[in-house]
Amino acid sequence: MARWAGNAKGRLEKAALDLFDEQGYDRTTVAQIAQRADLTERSFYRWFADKREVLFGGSQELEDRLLAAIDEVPADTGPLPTLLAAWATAPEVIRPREFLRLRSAIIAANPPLQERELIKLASLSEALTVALVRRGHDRATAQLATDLALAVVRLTSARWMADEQADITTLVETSLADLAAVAADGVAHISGRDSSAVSTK
Amino acid sequence: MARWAGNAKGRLEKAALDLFDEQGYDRTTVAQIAQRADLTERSFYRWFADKREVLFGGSQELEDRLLAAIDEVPADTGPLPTLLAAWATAPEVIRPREFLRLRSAIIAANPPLQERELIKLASLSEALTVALVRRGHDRATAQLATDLALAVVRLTSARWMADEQADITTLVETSLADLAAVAADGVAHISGRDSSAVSTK
DNA sequence: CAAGTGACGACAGAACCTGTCGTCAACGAC
DNA sequence: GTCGTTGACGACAGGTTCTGTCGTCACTTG
Repeated sequence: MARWAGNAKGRLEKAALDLFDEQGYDRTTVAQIAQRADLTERSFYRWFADKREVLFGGSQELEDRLLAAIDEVPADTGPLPTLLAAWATAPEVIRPREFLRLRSAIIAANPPLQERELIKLASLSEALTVALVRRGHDRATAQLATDLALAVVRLTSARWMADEQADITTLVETSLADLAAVAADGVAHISGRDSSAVSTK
Repeated sequence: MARWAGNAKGRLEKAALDLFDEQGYDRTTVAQIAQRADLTERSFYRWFADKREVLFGGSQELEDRLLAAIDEVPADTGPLPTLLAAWATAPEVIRPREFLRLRSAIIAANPPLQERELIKLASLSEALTVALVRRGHDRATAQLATDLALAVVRLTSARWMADEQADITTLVETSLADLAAVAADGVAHISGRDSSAVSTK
């Protein structure tokens, strides 16, 4: 075995990604990953909590990056613009594009991996909300701003995938305007409908 | 064994919930659940895809309920009001309150269960979006409306937990107004900031 | 009453994950 | 330089989850 060869975690990550690409996630065993990295199965679990986690090492870095970016936004900025500005500074968190594409394809093909991705996103969402609260916003506003920012990011990403030539800034503005329109429509409907119900209170 | 005793799935659900309550989710094995239900471990997997799924049987019913409720909303209603109106008709999908509280506590204490809950929510979100598209809205608007509706539901639920006396309708209106304010602030910031940037295009 | 169907038990086995312990290299203190 | 400490690793055992397969038994249908 390549004991003491150094960078065990990196070797495991590379071996895992290669094997997932070659034969699929569920057809590769942890034992195979460890073998290709010249380690034992037991050592895999010393570096990763479980088999899925080998694909989600970067999520902590992304969170750190976003939180740092939030700190550099001017203090008088509103919660939603703060989050969107922070997001604009974190384009993919280093990592080669090809790596991200491959990783994304693997995750899309496996429900268990999607589950892990969703909980990572929820964790990130909570961290962003807490960061906004620390900037003086109340909890409800912070959570709403986070939810809206993620909705904008999701829609913008989808539109960018469909048209890679488009200007990101313009796409964000368009998505944001669409979101505001839907929200305004919701409020208009409510305030118009039950002004009587409110008055009975 | 209680072979042919009937309602095997219900017996397994009850046995599982009781055991999770008594000794925690991860300290109860599928073999124990099956034994208490007078069945074998193999039969458990005939009724549930995996150990977690025994806690998420009702999610399909909730989805069906919401989709049916959407169909009964007047056709000229906007996307966000449609979803909120549908949600108002699905108060907990039958099930005794105590059952839901216990289930919720079990899930909150176990990350793997939270993962499953999140993917169920994502699946529900997708179904709602598709339903809106079928009503004539475009995909982007439908997805935004779904995201906003879920944000409103989440915030409203939190506020209702904190004050069970409050009127639900009023809480929804308040949350919706807050959301609109955050969204409007985001748009104002953008349109005010880069009117120059837009003009350069 | 014969054939089909579905729920179930029994058994085997792969893969995931954990606990435990001994070994070996690196590093600092003396 | 030796010695104790620390951390990465191998080796081994074992529990749990989940799947494949097959035979059995009750119910249903013609």
